[in-house]
Amino acid sequence: MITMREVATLAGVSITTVSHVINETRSVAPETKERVLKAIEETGYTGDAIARSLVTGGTKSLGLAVSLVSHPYFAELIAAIENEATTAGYSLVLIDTRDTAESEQAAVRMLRGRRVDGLLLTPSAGAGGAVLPELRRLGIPTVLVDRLTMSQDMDQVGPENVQSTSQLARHLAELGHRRIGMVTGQIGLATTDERVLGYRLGLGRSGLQWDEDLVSSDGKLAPLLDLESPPTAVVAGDHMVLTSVMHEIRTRGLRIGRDLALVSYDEVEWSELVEPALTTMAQPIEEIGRTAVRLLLSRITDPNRPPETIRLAPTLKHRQSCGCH
Amino acid sequence: MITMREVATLAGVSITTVSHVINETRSVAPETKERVLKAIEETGYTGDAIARSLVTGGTKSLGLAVSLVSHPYFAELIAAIENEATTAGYSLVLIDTRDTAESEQAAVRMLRGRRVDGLLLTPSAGAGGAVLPELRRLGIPTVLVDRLTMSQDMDQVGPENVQSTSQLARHLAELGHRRIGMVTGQIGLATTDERVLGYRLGLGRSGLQWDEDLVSSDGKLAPLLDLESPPTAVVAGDHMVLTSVMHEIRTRGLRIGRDLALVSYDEVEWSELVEPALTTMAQPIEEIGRTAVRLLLSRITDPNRPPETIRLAPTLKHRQSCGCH
DNA sequence: GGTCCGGTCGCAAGCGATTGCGCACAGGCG
DNA sequence: CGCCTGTGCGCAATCGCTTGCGACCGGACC
Repeated sequence: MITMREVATLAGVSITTVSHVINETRSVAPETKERVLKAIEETGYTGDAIARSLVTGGTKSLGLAVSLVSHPYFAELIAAIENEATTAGYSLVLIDTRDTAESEQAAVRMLRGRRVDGLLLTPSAGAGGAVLPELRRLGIPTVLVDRLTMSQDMDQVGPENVQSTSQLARHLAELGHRRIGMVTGQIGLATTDERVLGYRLGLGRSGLQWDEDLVSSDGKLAPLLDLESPPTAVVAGDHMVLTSVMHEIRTRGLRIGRDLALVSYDEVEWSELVEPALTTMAQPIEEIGRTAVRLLLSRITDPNRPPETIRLAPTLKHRQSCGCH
Repeated sequence: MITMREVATLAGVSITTVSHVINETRSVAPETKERVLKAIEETGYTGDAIARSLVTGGTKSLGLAVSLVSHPYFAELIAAIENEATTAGYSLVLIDTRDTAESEQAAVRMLRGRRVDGLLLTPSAGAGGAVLPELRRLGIPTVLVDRLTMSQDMDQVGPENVQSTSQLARHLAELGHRRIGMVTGQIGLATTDERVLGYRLGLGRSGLQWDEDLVSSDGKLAPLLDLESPPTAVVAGDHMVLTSVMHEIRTRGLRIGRDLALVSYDEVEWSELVEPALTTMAQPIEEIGRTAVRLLLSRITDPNRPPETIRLAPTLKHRQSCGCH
């Protein structure tokens, strides 16, 4: 490995000067600077982030602890985060929380050990119990992404779930549906809870009764369809649920939009490739990712800033699966 | 931050002993060990990977430089890689190569600076020119993933493209199609080139002529459809191309499987959700990821092992878009 | 009783960078 | 000609940990 010492020797200066040239942290005579730069060039010196971190305390890296199961949605989110982080000169350490409290704990510990400057986390259902308090106690700059907590004592960025889901439900009601079902995502996640809430809200605003039987929380549509008086319209709680629901519909040979109206949270790349095209609520993923990183960086800079909760509005992609033309 | 020194003080021993207890690198009296362990527990000591790395030389981390645009395919690949790496006690530093030679160069440099123990890379079209030689010269343990190079002087893992694409083309030919087109992925990528080769091979084996006009290399189906005598069947070169092709088909109101037979490389989550269901060639993504990490770890252990090239066979998901029932 | 030896542990030298402090030299001023 | 002020640079401590070397101690053996 090329060290600063070798560069210094080659340039005929001390490592102090080399360091200052590299970091531009004190003025160096133009001619000296030139020599150092040339020496760096010749040796192909890259610097040692490890050694630097040891003394500066910072690592210029962010930990990204997400649940990798979220599939395509996740891919976009990561891409957005990576982009913003790289632009700001930070690198990303990625780790899967596997959506269990223990893995999540381990993941965060590992990230701490790696001395990341900050943490982006999609908290698991059990995070509120162990991980979050620990992070708060240790004062580790953290931003919650996508899934938010009710307590507003941490920075967090995610989609606005209540109003948007309400909007989906109301749209179905306005089309005349009286029995509107919902297939929810994983129970316990803030995201799911909020969307269920939004669904109820939407029903209420439309003057409809909330009927417990019309909500399926295991991600399956079948139970609803098997009801004595099944729903005529359904809201899918997220992307994963949507594919499951679509499969069930296909298996039963139902015609979407006619036999059963369907709207879903989360836009998918195949929304317009199925017949009829899907009406979805598209999350501003890109923006969520960008905002999360910015929030984190600003927290790193100013640890005492009061925590912010940012909700970004999704946009309705109105197509035909709801029964409209 | 809790340091080893604090733990040592609390336990009434030297940091040397604490270190040895933690790493189990020399025998320590049971009673002493007990005290140290307790002190670690009490302080919540996590260790400092940075400091450790500085002295040991290794970082227990792998660099993952991929092109994040590859979307869902990419998500699965990363998940597989992350899983295997974490299991082996390594963490992942993720960075986007943006599929340009310069970004890729920068990404790799940055990873080098971070002192990752090894590198997983999906080489861009221009990688052979700059990045790969540099990596080879510096002797940095590297494994190429997904996109392979012709020269077999580096470890690499990817799908078998030629035979499998040939199989797709032949299947169409066996169904009676005489004019079989192909919409390819990005030209210049090894993956694309190999699949085109496979397509030609398939045609040849089926006694069909290779017709340049029947190959569209800008990812669009339209040019083929606008031909005087358009193809009656089409092979989509990858996942991205597939969605583009599907959109075009949908726009034109063509009936897949009847007006135009369609087969595609890459399995997608919505293969069975469109009508008719898609016949695809599914890559063993999970296995590719796992194998890549294993190969990398073994290279880190033994830098002098001769390079290996591993091709994993994809599996045909035979459905109805090809015209079969 | 002296020597040897196995079992336990601590000292201190790094790893490669950053950075406070201080020295050397030169020019300007009285 | 002495003094002061800048400018340009180097010395050495430090970050938290690993590890070669050696100190110390009690029991076994001759």
